[in-house]
Amino acid sequence: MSEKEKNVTEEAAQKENVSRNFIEQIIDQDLAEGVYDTVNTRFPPEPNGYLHIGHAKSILLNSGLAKQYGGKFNLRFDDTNPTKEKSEFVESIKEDVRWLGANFEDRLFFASDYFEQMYEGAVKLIRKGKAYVSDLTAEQMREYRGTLTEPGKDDPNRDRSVEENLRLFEEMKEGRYTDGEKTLRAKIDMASPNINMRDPILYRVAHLTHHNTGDRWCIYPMYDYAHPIEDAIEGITHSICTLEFEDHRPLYNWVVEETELWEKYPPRQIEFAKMYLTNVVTGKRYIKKLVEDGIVDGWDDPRLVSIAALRRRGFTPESIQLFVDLCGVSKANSSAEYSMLEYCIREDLKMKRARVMAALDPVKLVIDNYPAGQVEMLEVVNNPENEALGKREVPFSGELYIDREDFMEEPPKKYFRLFPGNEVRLMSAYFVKCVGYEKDEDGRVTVVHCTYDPASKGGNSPDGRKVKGTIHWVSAAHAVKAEVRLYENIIDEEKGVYNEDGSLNLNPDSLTVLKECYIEPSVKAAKAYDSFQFVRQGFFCVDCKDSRPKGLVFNRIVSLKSSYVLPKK
RNA sequence: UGGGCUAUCGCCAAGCGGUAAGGCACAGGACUUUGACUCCUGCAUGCGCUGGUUCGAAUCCAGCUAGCCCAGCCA
Repeated sequence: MSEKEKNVTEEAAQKENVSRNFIEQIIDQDLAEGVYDTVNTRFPPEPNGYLHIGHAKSILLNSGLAKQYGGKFNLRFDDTNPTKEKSEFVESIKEDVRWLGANFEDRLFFASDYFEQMYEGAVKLIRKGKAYVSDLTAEQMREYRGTLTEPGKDDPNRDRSVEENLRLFEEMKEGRYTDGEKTLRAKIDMASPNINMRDPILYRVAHLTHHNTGDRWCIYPMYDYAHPIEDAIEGITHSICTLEFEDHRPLYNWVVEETELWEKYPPRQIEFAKMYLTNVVTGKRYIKKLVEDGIVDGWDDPRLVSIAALRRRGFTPESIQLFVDLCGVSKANSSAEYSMLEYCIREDLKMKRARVMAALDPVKLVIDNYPAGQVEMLEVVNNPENEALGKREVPFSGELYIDREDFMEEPPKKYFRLFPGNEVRLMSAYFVKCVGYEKDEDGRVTVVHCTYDPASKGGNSPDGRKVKGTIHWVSAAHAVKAEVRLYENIIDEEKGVYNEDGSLNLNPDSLTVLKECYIEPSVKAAKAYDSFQFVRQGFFCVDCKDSRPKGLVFNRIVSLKSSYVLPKK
């Protein structure tokens, strides 16, 4: 067997090993049985808020399935209730879906564009004797519905004639009734153990201006009636939604069958479990309060997990795709740990980004024997694991900044950074040996003095001498001064998300702003969303809101892992 | 006390009657011009519980238990 053939079989074997999730299994079977000959999916958000990481799973699952099976993926706004919807949200949702890489091409739809067909469908139901106009008030409706354990009672208007229903429904549409005065109900079964089947409301009267249809309508379809029709009209094959709609499936199917609005095939609803992240805030009310209280600076504050926040923080679409893939799809309620997301962004960025040096908590390091005024340009590899990223020149001089953590007057055991008498490597530069230090009256170290070994240029000594520590540095005279924001979880993880009174358990130290950081000059021209690895520290991204060419602001996306913990002072 | 769904490692998750994949996390070790990365190693005699069927059960059956969802003119 040739090397190539071997690779091919190995690849095939690997593919077989990748198990299919339960939705793929259903689709495979549908395709095999000829129920469908393609796979069309959709992401159907109501434009009433911003998308968050939980939505990413649905978006990527739906678009991924269509792509995988060679079908179409639609973005459709489920805008059937004007009280909650705004154009502002359709714009942000479009942007987020695009950014995630879910390709809906030109298939951007609105449920409200189908209002006419939905209306006709309702007329058809009335004619078939499957729907009737009800005079019940909301309160009466509740009473007639029964409870979880008791069956409901028939609506007094349940047996109205087709003619009367037709006339009344027409009048509803014409605006002859006030909000709540009349509804159109499906005639199914008031005794059904499934409450959704107890003559659900199909249409309500609401004199409201719709973001898309304006004042054209004063009756609006309910989700349970509208959604199956939307799917049918668009030729959706697999209508994927979350678990709480499982009980609605019989009604979904009822509407599909009774309205007969599908062309090639009736859509099929499949439910999966939402994905949650542990110790994260997604509730609209809570985020609104955080914004109002000034604890976060908006819906895209990097400590939040809205798509906009993740983007601003420096997460990539690829990292979120990876996360979704890693989490899998099932019907078991679950909550992923944040460490999984962190793994994904590190994994995505580690090969793609330049690794540069930055002193976030700077302390001056003076090389006593370095020729005064001399500056050397050192050639440094951008990413040792990815040669394609090339090289850059970094200025080196006798006056540098290093991170405060990299020097200790009295080091504990196993500390192999700088301390009096110890020699370390300045990454990509020289070996330096600590010969002294200065402190201010508060006992705070102000300057570390070293001597360097000119023979160790590049970071190795020709005599084979080894050092245990390698630290990063920036040339004081050349460094770019920047602000760096460090983030921790906004929730106090020890205590969980909520207090007993329902308020959020906030971590008071979720944001640390470092105003005076020094970064090597190669980042000088960095633009919004550009990201880097700051060597030995983490991945950082230029803030899209607050960064300026003359005043760069970086967000820490994620720290690097570390198996060394600095002892507490 | 109605109906629907779920239960496999700390967290996700395969498994579909033939003797518990994988990833994250974690812990050791090797390597190291990032205490990173990478690479090794370890990590469920056990699949919510109890019975049953079977040569054989996480998988089938019965009965329990626990959790989630449903009584909007929200989606």
